[in-house]
Amino acid sequence: MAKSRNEVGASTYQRIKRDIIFGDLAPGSKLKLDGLRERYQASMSTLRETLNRLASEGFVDALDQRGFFVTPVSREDLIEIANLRVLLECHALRLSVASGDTDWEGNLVAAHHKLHLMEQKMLAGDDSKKEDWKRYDWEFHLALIEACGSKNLLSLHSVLYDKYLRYQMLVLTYRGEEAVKEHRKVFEAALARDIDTAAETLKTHIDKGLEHTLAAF
Amino acid sequence: MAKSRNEVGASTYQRIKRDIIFGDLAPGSKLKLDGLRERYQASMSTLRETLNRLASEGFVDALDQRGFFVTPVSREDLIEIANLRVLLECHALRLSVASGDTDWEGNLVAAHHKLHLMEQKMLAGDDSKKEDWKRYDWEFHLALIEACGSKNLLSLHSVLYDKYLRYQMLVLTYRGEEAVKEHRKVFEAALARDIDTAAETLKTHIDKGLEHTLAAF
DNA sequence: AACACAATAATATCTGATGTTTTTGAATCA
DNA sequence: TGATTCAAAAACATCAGATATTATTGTGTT
Repeated sequence: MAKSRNEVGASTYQRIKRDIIFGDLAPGSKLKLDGLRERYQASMSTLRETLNRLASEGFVDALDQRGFFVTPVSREDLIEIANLRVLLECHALRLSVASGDTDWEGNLVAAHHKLHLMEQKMLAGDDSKKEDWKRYDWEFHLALIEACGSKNLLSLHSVLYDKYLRYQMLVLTYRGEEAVKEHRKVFEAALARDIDTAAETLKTHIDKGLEHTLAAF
Repeated sequence: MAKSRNEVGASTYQRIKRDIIFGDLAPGSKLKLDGLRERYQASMSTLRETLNRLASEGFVDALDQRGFFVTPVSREDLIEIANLRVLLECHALRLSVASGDTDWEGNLVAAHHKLHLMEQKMLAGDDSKKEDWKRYDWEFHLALIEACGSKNLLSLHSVLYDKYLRYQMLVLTYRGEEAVKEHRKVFEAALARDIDTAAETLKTHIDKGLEHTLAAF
């Protein structure tokens, strides 16, 4: 009766995390263990392991003897997250552009191309594929910094990206044309190995995103 | 029979983390659940929750269907950790020095004083209180950046500090006189609100520590 | 409206059971 | 000897259920 192969644990983790990021589990809401048991078809043990992991990443708050809550959102937190993303992602981008090889370039071209296609659809009004867009945006930003040479840095960045993404998903509005241009500019500067322009444009990209998200918050 | 109040969970977490940082649980070693059950007097449920948390922080590796291992150490990882610490801690220091108030100053003076006393003992040959020294060093570095205004930044830094500390504990040797001087220089620059000097000295402090640790690795 | 207090619900922990996967160790074969 | 195979043993991931403790809720009283 007991499924193994870490199926339950891994999938529960991913689904809960996804539901938090996409707002299906509202910020601040209580995560009752019995409720989660039904919703995710997992046992209490597995759920508590998952929630502990998410708590340590900062997506869930664990209050002593009062259980688990989806981490609340706030303007200050959003600002902190965006600033940290600028700090880490720009730093990683500089390292990556400085030492990326041919494979890195190829992967980056592919990622930007796919993102660009998706952005055209979004601009044309197809708002249905938020989840796909998220994936392409993520893959592009990852491709930019992937050659930074620091697994630890990539891992920290990944968590920050997801936290930032939750705020973007909360406000629901797409920034559009402007963001597309910024993506292209970072992309071209990175390919041209123009480190300063790439890093500055990336900073602008994140800062503008922050403004946009803050305005709608 | 079942203790509650989150006593078991919290204490188990702290003890295992401490044992990893201080090398009582060797890098790469297997964390057998039955063994841990005896050693830490906790049930499998609690242990798995704890290990998941530590895995997500990077102190433990969770291998699918093969259990938990103390995260291995490597030169590359040490270098990455040190570089990230420089990036985050110097950034935080700049923010903190720029906006620290009187309480911040007072706390910093106290932290440096206590650290200095402990350093004198260490220099005099009393090598027995590594754990105390660790606490005072931590409190000093925390006091420096505590006014940075970003909880997220402080939280990321705390994990990095502990990871870096494990490497320091592994090589067992104290850098001595030189580190004491660097501490004092950062301290004085911070109090004088000389942001650039403070940040540069802190960078030197961490870089020198890295060299020292790498040499003995 | 504020308070006390019992009833209810939820949590943290532990034990023990089950099916799977990994590891071990011995026997076999090249 | 060294490599291979395969069954036994060990360890893991998951689940269900029990207990003690703590939080929440609702009701009645002042």
